[in-house]
Amino acid sequence: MHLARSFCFLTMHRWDLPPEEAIKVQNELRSKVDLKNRVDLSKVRLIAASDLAYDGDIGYAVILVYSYPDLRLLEEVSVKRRVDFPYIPGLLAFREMPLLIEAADKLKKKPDVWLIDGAGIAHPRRMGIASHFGIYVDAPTVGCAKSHLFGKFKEPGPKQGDYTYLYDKDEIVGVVLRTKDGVKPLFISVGYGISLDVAVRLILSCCDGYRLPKPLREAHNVIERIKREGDKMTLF
DNA sequence: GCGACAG
DNA sequence: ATCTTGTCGC
Repeated sequence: MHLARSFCFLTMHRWDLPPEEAIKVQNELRSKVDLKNRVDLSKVRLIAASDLAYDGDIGYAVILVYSYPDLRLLEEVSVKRRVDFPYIPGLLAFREMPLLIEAADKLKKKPDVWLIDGAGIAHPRRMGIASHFGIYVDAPTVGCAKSHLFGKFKEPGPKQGDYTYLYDKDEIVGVVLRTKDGVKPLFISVGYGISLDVAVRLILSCCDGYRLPKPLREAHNVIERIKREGDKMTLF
């Protein structure tokens, strides 16, 4: 893991780029997204999810690793670090990935699939944070956004499991998925190394009666607590 | 030119 | 994401 991080820091790119340069990087990374399905749901044993929270320019990130499909918490890592890149629609990875990378580096277990808050290829340049992070860790990722960023769609039916497709022109870039009866849908897209239908089945199998898949739900709860007790943590 | 715009 | 009171509904 440490070797992997050093390797990636040398080969990827810097994160403190001006927006115009960041967009160029995204366009260059576009060809590196693995769209082959590497995930056999019956072989998934470890599933990870992350979430971030902010206190001014201080950011916190947590990664939780769960067993699958029974969804028992197996590992938790968190980091605290100053964040300078602002939130810019389409450039979320440049704000959040340094935190995610640092947290991922502390992980002892190697997740089979990652659930990432935000978009995958349902992005203007097909390079949402889930895809960007997938390239970095070279592991399957699913983009799981709570609201819309990119793509045309029709509202899905009201029942749990109802869905419609997200389109860019004639191309399907994601699914608008009703994960719970009568609540706002989730915007699911392939991040890296997984097919859209497997991603959707995976998400649904993690939403035990709630709108958000359990790992993301609990990552959110944990990061809120960590931020409240942020004094007791050391900066990186 | 006018909206839309993950977290 | 964060700010931030009351309020509608199961």
